[in-house]
Amino acid sequence: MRLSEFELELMQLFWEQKESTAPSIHHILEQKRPVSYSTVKTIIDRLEKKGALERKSKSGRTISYSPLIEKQTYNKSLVNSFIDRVFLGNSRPLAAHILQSESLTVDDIQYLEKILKLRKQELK
Amino acid sequence: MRLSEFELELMQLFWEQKESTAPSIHHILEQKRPVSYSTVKTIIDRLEKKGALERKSKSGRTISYSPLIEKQTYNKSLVNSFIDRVFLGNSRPLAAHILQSESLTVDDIQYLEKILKLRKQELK
DNA sequence: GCATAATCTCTACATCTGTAGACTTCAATA
DNA sequence: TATTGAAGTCTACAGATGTAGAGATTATGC
Repeated sequence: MRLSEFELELMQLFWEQKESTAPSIHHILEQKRPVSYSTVKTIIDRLEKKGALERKSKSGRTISYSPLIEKQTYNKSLVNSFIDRVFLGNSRPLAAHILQSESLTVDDIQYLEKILKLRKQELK
Repeated sequence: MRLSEFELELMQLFWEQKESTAPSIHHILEQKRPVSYSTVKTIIDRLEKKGALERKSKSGRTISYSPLIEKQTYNKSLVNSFIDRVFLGNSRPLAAHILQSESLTVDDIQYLEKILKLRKQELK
C-alpha cells in the first residue's frame, strides 16, 4: 500500500491515538499549520478507501476511525524501499550516515553498540 | 529541491556516469523495464528545468548532461526528511531497525562499530 | 419542536508525475 | 547532394495529491 506524504502524516496520528475522529485530527493538525476541516476529512476518506483506516464507531454524527495497517509493518517496507531508491539497496551507507551525522546521545550509542554485538554473535 | 521517484532514479544514473546523454540513459533503463525514449527525455528535461542537470556538450545532435546537485548533499537532506516523516525526527529507531534487520555482513558490522566508537569519544 | 452549529458528503480544481505520440531537425552516409 | 534515421522538441493526457467550498444532515440545547 502506497501512502502519500499527507496520508502518512495522518496515519502517524492515528497510530499514536489508536482511534480518532476527523474533527479531533483536524484540531491537532490545525495547531501546526492552517488546514481546513474538509481537507483533513478528504484525506481520511482516501485512507479509508485504501483500506488503511476503518470506521470503528459513532458518537453522535462523529465517526471514529482506527488503523487497519500496522505502523511497524508499514515502516519496515518504507525503510526498505527507501534504501533501494536512495542507496541502491545497500544499507551500509545509510547506517553509516545515521550513526555519524544524526543527533545521537551517548545512551543511544550504547544501545546501538549492544545491537551490533548481538548481530555479530548471530553471524558467527 | 524536490525530486520525484523517477527523477531520482535518473539522477542516480547521472551521478554514477558523471555525464551522460538521453539515448544512453534510455538504453540503460530499457534493460530493466519497457520505457520509451520520449518518457526518459521528458524527465531529463524536467531535471534540467529544475536545475538538477546542465547541458555540458554536444556530439552531433546529442546533448551531454551532467549533475548540478551533489549526491551527498541531496542524500543527506533526503535522509533527514525521511526520518522526520517516518520516525518523527527520532533517528534511533531507524538506526536500530537497520542494524537489526538489514543484510549486514560481519565486515559492515565491524565498520559500523568503529564509527560508534569514534562517536562515543567525540561525545565524551 | 426548532434553530443552530457541527459533521459529513460531494464536487472541483490546480499541480505534479509518469507516460508517450507526433512532428521537426539535422548529421552522416550512400 | 539527397535521403534517412537518430535525436530533439512540443503537446497531451490520465491518475495522484493537496486543497477546500457548497450543500445536506442531524444531534442537541433551548
